[in-house]
Amino acid sequence: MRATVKDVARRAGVSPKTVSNVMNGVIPVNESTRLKVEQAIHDLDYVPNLSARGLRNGKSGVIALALPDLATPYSAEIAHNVVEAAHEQGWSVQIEQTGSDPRREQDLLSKARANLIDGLILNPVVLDQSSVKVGISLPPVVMLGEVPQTLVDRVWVDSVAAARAMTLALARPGRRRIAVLGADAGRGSAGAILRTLGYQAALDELGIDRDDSLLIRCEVWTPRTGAEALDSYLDSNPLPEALFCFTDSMAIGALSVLWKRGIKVPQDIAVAGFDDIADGQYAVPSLTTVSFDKRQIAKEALRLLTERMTDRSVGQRVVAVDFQIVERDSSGY
Amino acid sequence: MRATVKDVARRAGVSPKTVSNVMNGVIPVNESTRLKVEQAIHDLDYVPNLSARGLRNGKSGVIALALPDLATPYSAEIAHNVVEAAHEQGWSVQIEQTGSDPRREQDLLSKARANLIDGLILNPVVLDQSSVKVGISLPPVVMLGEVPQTLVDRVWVDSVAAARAMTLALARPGRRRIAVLGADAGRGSAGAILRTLGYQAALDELGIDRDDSLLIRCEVWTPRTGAEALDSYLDSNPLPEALFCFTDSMAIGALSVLWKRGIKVPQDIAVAGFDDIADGQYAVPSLTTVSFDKRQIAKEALRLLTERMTDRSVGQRVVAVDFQIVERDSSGY
DNA sequence: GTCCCACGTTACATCGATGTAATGAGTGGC
DNA sequence: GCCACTCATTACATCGATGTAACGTGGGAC
Repeated sequence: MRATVKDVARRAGVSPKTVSNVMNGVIPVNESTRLKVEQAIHDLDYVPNLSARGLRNGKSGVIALALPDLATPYSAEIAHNVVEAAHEQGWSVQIEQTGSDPRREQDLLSKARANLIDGLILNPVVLDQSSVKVGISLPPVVMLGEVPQTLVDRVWVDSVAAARAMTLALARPGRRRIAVLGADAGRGSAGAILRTLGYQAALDELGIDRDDSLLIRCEVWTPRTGAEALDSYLDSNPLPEALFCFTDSMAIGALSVLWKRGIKVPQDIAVAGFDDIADGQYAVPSLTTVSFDKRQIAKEALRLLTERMTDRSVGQRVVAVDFQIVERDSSGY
Repeated sequence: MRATVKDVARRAGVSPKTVSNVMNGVIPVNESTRLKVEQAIHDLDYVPNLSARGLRNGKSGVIALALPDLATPYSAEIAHNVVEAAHEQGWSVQIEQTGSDPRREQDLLSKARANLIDGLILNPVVLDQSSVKVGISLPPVVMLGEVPQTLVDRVWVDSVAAARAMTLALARPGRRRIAVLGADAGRGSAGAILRTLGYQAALDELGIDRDDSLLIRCEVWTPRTGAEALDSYLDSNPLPEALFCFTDSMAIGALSVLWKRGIKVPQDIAVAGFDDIADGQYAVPSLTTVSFDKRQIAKEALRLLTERMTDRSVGQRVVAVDFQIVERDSSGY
């Protein structure tokens, strides 16, 4: 049977509350009694029951991280950094996959309300803001990414600026026919729309006419879907001079297709991605990409969460994380 | 303020326990009172407090999944499948990263004992079996992978057989100088040792002399470390005919190095991996690998965990998951 | 020597849900 | 019409940790 505060108290010859005081350290305890208690804790191999503590304190020490799909490198890297950063602050992280199933988000929110979760970091896919009504009884929520939300705290990378910068970089050696892979196919994905805006802004600056036939639409951003979209595009369209993929994952799929078709990267076409996932560095050829500090994203998200826990009344806060263009072989001259 | 059973009970004109009975459904409740209670629950937007329930029941509905590093594709895919499978059974998953820090495993175990966790799925790296003493007061534990453990339930892929099969496949077209990447560098990694055993068994069957200079040692199994190990190996050794990487991650690093050196895969050297991570399919060239069903691993692990929760007395159980050799372009003729 | 105060410690109530044992209402048998 | 008996429902105690307020004990001031 597990030891409880009572057992420890009995063994140390004090009251349960004193044991609690020793553990939490806010209420001063005499040195000699503290030692007795610590000895007893050690002897009995006592570990406090977190459910009981959670019930009493109204805090569980657990936050939830909701991602579309853990198996994708981007989500995985975010998860890695959030778990890491959370651990440093003494939080545990519960992971949920929302996938494309809206019921998942519901489950999540009710669990959040059920007090097992002190806060929620949410990386929505196509968040029709409907699903998350930041109600009164919800714990603090921080969103990651580009979300058309004016209520919840948010950490993001300025996609418009990043896409613009990448497009300019791809155009620098005189390339003019720059295609994008991952354009919105009607679902209204915020990410797709913003990146396209940045791309078009760059074209405008460069005096290049927009050409909608260079927008390769692709709903889901995975290597497979990216590869398929590019493959069928190339069946009926001439080869562009450059290809700006809206994620590294799609870029990896694209590289695979190009290689299979015998098209040389970067000689025949320059390729770039977005996200700077670890594998991009080891792609063949190594992938030019938009990079940003995922650890910083994680830290900022946690900071916002923590702050919101102590003060729920402040207005929406939005943190933008810097990006930079990393040029590797796939866009070389 | 959050509604509690009491509030619901008051509003429905019944006792708290009846509300509880309605929710849990084990004790029969009259249809008419059930309706009243359900109405009240809905009206008050009541959500049960999981901490309280956890305290009372001694179960939290949360299991922990401990992985070395979430950012690696292999871990990420395992995590994806475990979270998915757990969700189907109504569990939530708390993720912990053990990294190489043994204190992490300690933290983990004490949290497990602290009752916030009903069970633990552990994917150890170099588990010196010391750290996990499956003590009396620990919740059920299931280990993933090749672990020299005779106490804990385990789900694994037969690495020896898989490595043997892959080596045979690489040798089929008459290749004899087959190198491995990821051999143990002295840390005693169980995975490295077992895969090497399988490789050597195949060589023996084929009548190929073992050649230790074909064992490329590499402690950490990432693209970077794999690439570095191979790169420096090639500086001072002739090119083998085939390269069997002990993980797909290392293989991706290896492909990158080979490409940079202008060595053609598979014409100059065949390359194979292990794990069948999603990106391997889109590697350039696509990666031959040892594949196994990660969803099955997740399901088996959960099954063992669940069974062990109801009956803690059965002996160690070990579940082997089938593998198969998937030949793609990187080992083509 | 009396009074007061500060400090450490204690008893008790509390967080919310649920198992236990007792209560009450209703049914059927004789 | 009485008893036995089922079935739904209730009051109460309980899980373990901790906040609250009361309590005792010591030292210092007068």
